[in-house]
Amino acid sequence: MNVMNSGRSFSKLTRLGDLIDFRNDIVHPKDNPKGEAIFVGLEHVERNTGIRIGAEKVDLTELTGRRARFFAGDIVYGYLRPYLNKVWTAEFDGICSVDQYVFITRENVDRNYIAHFFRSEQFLKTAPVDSTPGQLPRIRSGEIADTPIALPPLNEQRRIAAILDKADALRRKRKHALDLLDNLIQSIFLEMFGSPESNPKGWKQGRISDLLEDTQYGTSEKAGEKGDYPILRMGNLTADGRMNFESLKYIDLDDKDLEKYTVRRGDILFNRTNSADLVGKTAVFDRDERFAFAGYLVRARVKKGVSPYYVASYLNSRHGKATLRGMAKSIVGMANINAKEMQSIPILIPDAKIQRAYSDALASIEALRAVSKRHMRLLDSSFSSLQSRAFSGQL
DNA sequence: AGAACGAAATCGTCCGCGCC
DNA sequence: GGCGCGGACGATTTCGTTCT
Repeated sequence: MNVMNSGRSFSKLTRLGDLIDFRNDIVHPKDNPKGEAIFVGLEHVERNTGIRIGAEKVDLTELTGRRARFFAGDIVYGYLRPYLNKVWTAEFDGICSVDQYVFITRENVDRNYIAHFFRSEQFLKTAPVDSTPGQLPRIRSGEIADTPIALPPLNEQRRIAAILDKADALRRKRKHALDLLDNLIQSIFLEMFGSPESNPKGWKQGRISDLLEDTQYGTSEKAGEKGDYPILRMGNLTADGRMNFESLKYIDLDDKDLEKYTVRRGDILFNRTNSADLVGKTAVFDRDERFAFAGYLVRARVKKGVSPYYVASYLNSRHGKATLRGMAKSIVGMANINAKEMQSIPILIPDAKIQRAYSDALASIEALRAVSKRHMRLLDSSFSSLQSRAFSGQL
């Protein structure tokens, strides 16, 4: 049977269950396991990329619940909420949650090929997800085993997996480059202004209020899917001090409220209510379109000659974050910093000239970053097109 | 209008129960 | 009696409403 009618086609479709085995090696607390193990749970695997973002050393004698054992080279697949796409190839031996299946590939089956298949849209589309009440969708082992998969000869599998690996590696490299640019920005800040604690350059000391002309809370109107203006909410401020414009909602505004509840280029946005870690996220709005902003954000406009980027970078710096954390008032699991408190934060006031130089430096790095970002998006889209061709015999 | 607070949504761990 | 299934529960994050 041919899978595709164009390009190279595979000779047959197989059951996924014929290519892999479930390891099913459970650690039971009641068996009194001894020693230590590395735990890699769902929380330690990044969604979509499958990159391991952590691990935990655990004492097996203190284990209270069941765990699954995995060994280096196994495919560890999070079958709870499969749309999160958490597929990790183990780099070492350890244990994971029982909401992860551990797979071993059989003879003549390339494990990278299988791992890529688990990650592919084809798999997510074909494997039926059971809808247990309570928002806990899972793909069951039987469904996984019955999923059809095209299986070319081993060398073909390797070739396809290698192409996908290469494309994936490019994405990671690009991501790394982006991280380096972020570090660069922080170094430039320190280089130009010196550490805020020791003030080696002897700048004038002041408070944030000295630099601001005006602060304003956003609208508390409820936002919806439709409306005249897109509205910026907490999620549109990233933890590293940027804006993103994803998952926007919309709102209608009276003309008289336009000035009050919308931002313009160069405004600072400050997140006054969030969890203790995220409260105080700050970013500069740098577009020309009109956006409204929500009530848990504070809009701050700087005085003439002040760089909003300097202020935002200061609040986002390690020192700034520590200050914010110290002053946040925590209630019911969330922290607050109101506009007055934010303005009372001490800050150094460097010359306008050097603030401008900082803005300029930042702008040129951001330009580089934008190029990198665009490149990243291209890589992403070519990766997913490669992926879909890979499993339909077109690679 | 601004601040406080409650609720909802999301994610993931852990555990008990009943079935094969 | 082990394991799959289903869900209780806690932590985190976001959003909406109520109070002052």
